[in-house]
Amino acid sequence: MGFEKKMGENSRQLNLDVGSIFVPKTISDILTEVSMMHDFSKKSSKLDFYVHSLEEEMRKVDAFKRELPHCMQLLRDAIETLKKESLRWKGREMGPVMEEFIPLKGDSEGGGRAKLSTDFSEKKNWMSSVQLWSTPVHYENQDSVLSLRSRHQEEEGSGIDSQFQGCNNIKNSGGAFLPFKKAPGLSIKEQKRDSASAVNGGLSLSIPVAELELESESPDLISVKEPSAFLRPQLQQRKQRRCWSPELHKRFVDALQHLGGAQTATPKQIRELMKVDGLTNDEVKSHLQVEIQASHQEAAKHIGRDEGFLVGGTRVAE
DNA sequence: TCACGAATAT
DNA sequence: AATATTCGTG
Repeated sequence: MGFEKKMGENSRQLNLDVGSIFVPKTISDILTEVSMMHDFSKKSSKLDFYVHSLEEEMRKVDAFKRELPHCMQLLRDAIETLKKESLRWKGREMGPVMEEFIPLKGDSEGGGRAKLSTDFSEKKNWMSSVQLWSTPVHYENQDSVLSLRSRHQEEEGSGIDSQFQGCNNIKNSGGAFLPFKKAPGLSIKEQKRDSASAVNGGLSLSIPVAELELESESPDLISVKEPSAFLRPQLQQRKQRRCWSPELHKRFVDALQHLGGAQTATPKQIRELMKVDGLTNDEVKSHLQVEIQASHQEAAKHIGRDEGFLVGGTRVAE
């Protein structure tokens, strides 16, 4: 697993996906921002918002905790820091407008310096987009998220991009914490077909029964009509494609979860847990393989792809 | 022989 | 893109 190595000690930033926009922020930025809020009563709710966002990310990353142990740790630390800070402001009344200086944890370290210089221009954008994500994000509503994103991209391309200066990494970071893709095979069409042919307690293995016996007649008889059989007599006919209906896939995922993730689960265990009649180890194995690949890809997104792992986002450590 | 994961084929 | 098959290993 190359991921742990890639994670390395260099990855110190995580993307904070608040709604459809990636906001490059460091924990220090957040603390600074909150320290500048005059309304004390809102400080902790702001912090809670960040905590909530990060917790949501953590839930997503959790699926890859094996590949991204460091990532998890960073998130934990960040959440803890913000929670503590939030606690400090809990219950305080809105006080006189006394600017309070909060010593920032990572402020004295060199790591953040270069970045901070650009942060002020970024802050404006980030402020202007607050409205977008102060409302809960409904991840299932992919369309609106996507259209939001593309609208911004259009604006970017059409010259209003001064507004987006300094946010290039928004573009580049391409979805590190995007909501997971909808599981394949959930189209209405498929659901219809599935429910139509649903048997076996809602599960549909969807293997057409026809043609299963094609080769059954006298294997020793080499027929000219059956050139493929002649050319490769000992190769078995290709199996019917297993159709992984949504229901079937759900069972699969449940089994995976029960077994502790795609990394630890073994095809046989999964098949046994799924308790689906006629499902073979190989089929599960095959399915598991794409699952693992997907999780690797997903995990890879959580690691900075940019050189030096500066993916822009929340600096949660160092 | 079997189960497995990775690579490759369809 | 999704599934099946092959291949090398333990």
